[in-house]
Amino acid sequence: MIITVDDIMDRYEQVIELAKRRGFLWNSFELYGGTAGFYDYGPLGSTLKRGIEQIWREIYVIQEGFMEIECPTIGIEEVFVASGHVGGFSDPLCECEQCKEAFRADHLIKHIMEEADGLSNEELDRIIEQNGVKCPECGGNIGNIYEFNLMFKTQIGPGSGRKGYLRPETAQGMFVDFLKLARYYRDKLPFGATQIGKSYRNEISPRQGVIRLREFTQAEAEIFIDPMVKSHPNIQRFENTSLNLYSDTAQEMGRSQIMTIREAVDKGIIAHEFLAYQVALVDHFLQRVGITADKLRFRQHRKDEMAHYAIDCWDAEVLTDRFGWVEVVGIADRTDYDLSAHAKMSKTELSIYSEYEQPRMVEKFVIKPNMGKMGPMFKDKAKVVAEALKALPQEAFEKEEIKVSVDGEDLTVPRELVEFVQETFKVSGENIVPHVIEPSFGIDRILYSVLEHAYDEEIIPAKASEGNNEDETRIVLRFRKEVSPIKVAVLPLLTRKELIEPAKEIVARLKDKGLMVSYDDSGTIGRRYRRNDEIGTPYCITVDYDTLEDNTVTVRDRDNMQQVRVSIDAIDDVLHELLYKGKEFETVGKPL
RNA sequence: GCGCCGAUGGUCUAGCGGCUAUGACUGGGGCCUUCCAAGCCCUAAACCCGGGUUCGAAUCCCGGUUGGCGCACCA
Repeated sequence: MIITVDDIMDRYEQVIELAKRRGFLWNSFELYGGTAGFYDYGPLGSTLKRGIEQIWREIYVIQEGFMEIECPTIGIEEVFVASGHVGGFSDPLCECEQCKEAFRADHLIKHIMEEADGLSNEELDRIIEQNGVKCPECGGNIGNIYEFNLMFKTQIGPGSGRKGYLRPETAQGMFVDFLKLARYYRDKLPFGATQIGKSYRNEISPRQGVIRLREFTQAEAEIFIDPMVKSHPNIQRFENTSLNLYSDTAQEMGRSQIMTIREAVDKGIIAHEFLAYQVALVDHFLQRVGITADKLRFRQHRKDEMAHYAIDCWDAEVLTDRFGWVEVVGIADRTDYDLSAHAKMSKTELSIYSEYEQPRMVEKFVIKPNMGKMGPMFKDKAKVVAEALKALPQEAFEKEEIKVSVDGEDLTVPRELVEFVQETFKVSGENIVPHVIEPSFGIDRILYSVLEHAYDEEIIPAKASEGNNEDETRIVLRFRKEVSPIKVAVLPLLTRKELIEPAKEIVARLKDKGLMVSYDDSGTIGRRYRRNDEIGTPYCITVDYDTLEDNTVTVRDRDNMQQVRVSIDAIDDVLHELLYKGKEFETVGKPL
């Protein structure tokens, strides 16, 4: 029996070990002992991350047309008061002194006070003490209340400057810039904006490596749509796409179902077509960066876990070896919650004028005081009397005499001084507050998932001819070529000047084409192939003595170790077709 | 934040109060080598931090940091 690393390490450990060793991920500040919740992306890690982000941009920014913006990572207090983060993110906690169970203080006194939200910690302490509130678990005494706030607080400017917070999500920037974005998009719904950047949450106890960080990268799109139009013009693109849906009812049954987008919309499982399109788009993105299809599902938020303002919310979840299903993307219909909240806070109308397809004719009861007669009768009061008349309800005009009260004075207006008619108006549109569809991506979690799903160990049987009977393990990161940090390695077969020189020429040529290319002449060729397998380099080019004869090189495929012979003159075209055009490996040259 | 368990070169590891700290792999330099971690020579590299106990601490004790797991938290 062969003992592989599988037997002693779980997949997470193997992946993280490789990631640290090869320069994908490093613990931050390790020189000083490290700090939980922070990771550095090493040379290969940040290249991989950029590749993933680039695909995201291609889909969301270029294809969907949601332009990218960049807002400060520090936000002022008002923004997060409006968003609910200041209130909702700062809960008063207290612990039982006996069993150490932690509770939210305001929850403990719910039965005493209905409205516990607005109370200060001192008041909460006092209420708990006066009412003799005990630990609901073990009956022990409740310790003093402390505040925990998941937002990092900072100060803007010197002294007692303005309060600021590191943003806990990138989304708010798009909401705050809503009017400017609307103008950029020339006041037409739907439109969207995106942002890729760092967000910060001061997690109480971050664990699980890169799955839960204190500083992390989000990619978010905020798509503003007409609340009355939740269809999607391009839905036919995904209609027949089958997704692994774990809906509210499916969760009750404990089993997800494979279903087409069309079916999910028709059966009302996904709230509406526009959201369904976004769910399918997330699926498209995740598979393109290399998430394994059968380790991906979309889980609907249960009614009780959904934010109160959301209509429907789906999480893309990825199956990982150690952590089980991990949420990597959330897709929510947040309705007009965010825009309305910011409108209220800023006292600015955040709406958009939406023109109807057809102008609508609206009937209205209109009061027209005859000012020519009102003037002589009411003199300087004529104007206020007229205003008062206009404010009266329709019934007031059904009587013989019309009574109005102006400045505490009751006046009687003869009927003939007022005309009232049903008039028909043309209304061509109205101000509406758009609804927001928000797909929100945790890039770090996606990157980890990509690493784990790409990780593979292959047993290479021992070669009897060489006398060793030890099987060996080949570790390969089977990245999608598009995301591989290094696209191609150029290797002289032997460390000899006459092979090194042409190899370096090839490196220079490929660099000119903008390819991320590496050069390696240390150790035997087999060792160098394995090194490149381990970091997921899709192709290796080897320069040998035949190269000097006929100007060809071998190209080796990472996944199956096969080789073809290709002319040097064609090498950049061949690589381009292999990497980006999906060309079959066997067709690009003569197999060896 | 609480509880339990761990921490030795880049990685894995030996060590059980008496070292100049073991070994392998990896890395670097060289020799050799005509395609999948071969061989030979040379070389670099570690006891998480701080206190204590002791003649003497990688080893025992305490505190911290950090990693894993469980509880809580995850808007």
